[in-house]
Order: sequence, then C-alpha cells, then structure tokens
Amino acid sequence: MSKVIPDKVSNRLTLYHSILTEYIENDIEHISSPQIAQRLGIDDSQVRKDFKLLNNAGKCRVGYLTTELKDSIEKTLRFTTAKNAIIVGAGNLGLALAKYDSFNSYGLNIMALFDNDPQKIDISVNDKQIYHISKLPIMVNKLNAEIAILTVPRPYAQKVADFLIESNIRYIWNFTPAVLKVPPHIKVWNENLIASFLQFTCKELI
Amino acid sequence: MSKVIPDKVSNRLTLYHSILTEYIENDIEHISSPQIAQRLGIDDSQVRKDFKLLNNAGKCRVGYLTTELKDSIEKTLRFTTAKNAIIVGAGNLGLALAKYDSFNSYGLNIMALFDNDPQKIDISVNDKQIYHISKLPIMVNKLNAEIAILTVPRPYAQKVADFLIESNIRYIWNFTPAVLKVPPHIKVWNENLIASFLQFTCKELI
DNA sequence: ATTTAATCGTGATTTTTTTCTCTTTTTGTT
DNA sequence: AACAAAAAGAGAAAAAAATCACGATTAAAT
Repeated sequence: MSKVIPDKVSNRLTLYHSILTEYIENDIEHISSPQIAQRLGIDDSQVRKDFKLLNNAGKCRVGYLTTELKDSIEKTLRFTTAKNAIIVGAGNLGLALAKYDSFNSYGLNIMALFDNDPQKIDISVNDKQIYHISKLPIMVNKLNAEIAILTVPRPYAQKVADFLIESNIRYIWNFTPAVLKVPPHIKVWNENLIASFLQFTCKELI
Repeated sequence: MSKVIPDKVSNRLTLYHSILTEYIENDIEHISSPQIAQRLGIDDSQVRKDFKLLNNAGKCRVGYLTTELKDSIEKTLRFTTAKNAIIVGAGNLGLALAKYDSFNSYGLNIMALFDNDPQKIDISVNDKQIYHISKLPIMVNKLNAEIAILTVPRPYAQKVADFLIESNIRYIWNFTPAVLKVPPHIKVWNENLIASFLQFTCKELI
C-alpha cells in the first residue's frame, strides 16, 4: 500500500511532531486527538485522519502513544534519510542557514557554501567551507549533493539556477523572490518569506 | 463588496507579483494568463479567477497590463501599509532578518531587536539597535510595534511569547519550531523551515 | 471585409480537504 | 456489574479549491 502525502498533511505532521517532542520532554506517555486539535485550532477528526494515514492506531479513552507517534512521523517524513545540500550565496541569510544546526536532526546535511565574492572564498562557517561558485560542478558531484539552497540576490537567481541544473542539482530550495524557470525534472520549493508575512498580516478584506 | 483572500490565493498573488516585476523590468506591457500559468505549472483559468478577485479586467487576445496588475496586487496585499515589527532573539537568523532590507518594500519595518545576552545589548545592526529583553514592554509601546518576529531558541519560545503578549504584541511570526500556546486574539504564523524542507523533498510514498 | 487564433470571462464539474455525526471501545466510577 | 465519560474510527456531508469547457471578444492576417 502506498499513498502520496499531501502538502497540507505533511505540514500538519511537522506541527504534531513538535507538540509530541514537547510532551515527551515532559514525560507524558499519551496524547489525544482533541488535545492536539485544540492546540492547533483544528478539528479533532482531522488529526485522527492524519494519523490513520500513518497507520498508527490509537487507543480509545487513552489516545496515542507519544513516542510511537513521533517515530511514525519521523519515518514517514524521512527524518533519518540523509540528504546532502549546498548553500549558494554566502550572504546574511546563507550564513545564518549554514549556522542553523537543527537541520541535521531532520536529515538535511549542509556540506558547503558557494559564492562569487573572492573575499569570502576558503572561509569556514560552522565547519562548512565556502567555495568559489566555479567549483560548483565538481563539488556537487564530489559531495553527492542533490539539494541547493539558493540565497543569492534576486538578479542572479535565474542564472545561478541554470548553472545548478547543469551541475546536476535536482532540488532547489529557493529563498530568492525570483520565480525560477526550470525543466520539469527539477523540483523547486519557493520559500517566500514575503508571501508568508503578507498572508499572515493581511488576513483582511478586499 | 468585500471578500477575504484565502491563503492559497495570496500566496499565488505574491508569485504573480514577482513575475510581473520581471516583465516590467524588461519593459513588457502585457501578460496573459497562460503565460503565467505555464511558468507556475498551474491552470490558466486559476490565474484569471485570482485576477477576477482583484477586480482587474484583462483584454481578450492581449492579456493584462503588467503595471496595472502589479499595482493592484500591491494594493490588495497592502504593500504600502507600514507595519512596525521587532525581532526577538538576536541570533544568526534574527540578525540575518534584520539585515534583509527587502522587507521594507513590502511594508514591513523592523524597528529594533531584543536579546537577553548582555554582550549584544546596544550594538546596532543595519541601523537597528539591540535592546535587553526587559525593555520590551516600554519599547513596543514607544515604537508602536504590532508584530514580533520570534527567533529565540526553542526552549525559550513559549516564555518569550507570553511576555510578548503581555507587552501588547498582536502578531507573532514564529521562526522557532515550538507550537505556541496563545489566546485567540493573538495571531501566530509558523514559519516552519523544516516543514517546508520536508514537504519539498519528501513528495514520495508512504 | 472576412477569417483565424489567442485570450478573457464564467458557469459547471470534478477533486480535494475539512467537518460532522454516529458507533464502538475502553477506562474509571458508583 | 452497571454506568458514565472520553476517545478512536469511519462513513457521510459540506466546504473549498482546482480544473474543464465553452461562448464572447478582439487583434492580426488574409
């Protein structure tokens, strides 16, 4: 049996995961769907439906086992599968992401950074070296990196993306505001901070 | 006539906005719904439906006026309404966000940062001062800040959030992985980088 | 002037997602 | 042992979102 997990579901799964982590830290063994639902402001049957998707059975009157559920989410979302990534653009955001160690716990290994500024080359950030962008094709292959985290200024975004695709990168996590043109076999995820911000503050009327 | 804009729509609107910016930079006066749709891999009628929501009419055989459409999106998403924000947690991410000037173009003004580390106090980052967290209630009032960008380490997240709410912050843009407990009149937006990452790389099967 | 093709606008349809409702199970209480 | 309460599970219903389909319009081509 195999099913695709919709975006909405995997988004909720990570929120459940965070709540579970908190419960486990406090040595609470069980959690119920209404508890989670109330915390997130959603319907409790929604929570149960999501857990059903994980094939994770709960117990009536008791709820779900926190540790079991957490493992289940981690397995489903592949926390344990290592995924190698590079950061392209060693500016403020790129460097901040390079220093963000929590990524490791979710299977994301940042291997190196790339930039075109000669002043930044060969510096190490959080044990990750910054290389000149021209080294990209060799290094992607050497580091076995599938994912590129794109944090260059907007005007360079498309050109760098093209170069990444040439260099055999398969996933682009796009932190630039540019909407990239890519062939169908390349997956792009737009991390649009501006969009998030506007969505959240402009829940108003037209 | 007034309508709430669904999240999905405002998310697409920002993507349209980015494409429009690119067209305008290249002095292209018109854009058609199939052009946009193809770029984003969505249906063209979807694009037209979204523009309908903006009350922005297109012209058959020609498309939409790029500048008009861009203005329309900016008006709808309130790019021009100034919104004052503070960053709480002057770590890597907090500092990177403080240095990210593009926020201004979308009406987000970052006024100051807060941290509990005495070593960081009174330093300026991108013309924004870092204050001790104890100054928060006074400064929120003084700066007329409604929005808090939360970038503290996870274990402090809930306590700081409680303090923010006491200090009359109304919106919390939560960059921590914690799922915050807040009263109903406080709006939280979880910027879950991990969730994004997992959604995008784990589009696979259970 | 007529034809052709591109595109808008929109109602209908389909698909997806969420919520509702009801039954069953289980645990604690009387 | 019977009962009450809490929660899971599952199917039905409702709501939301996306897609389809097609007529109307218009610019360019013949």
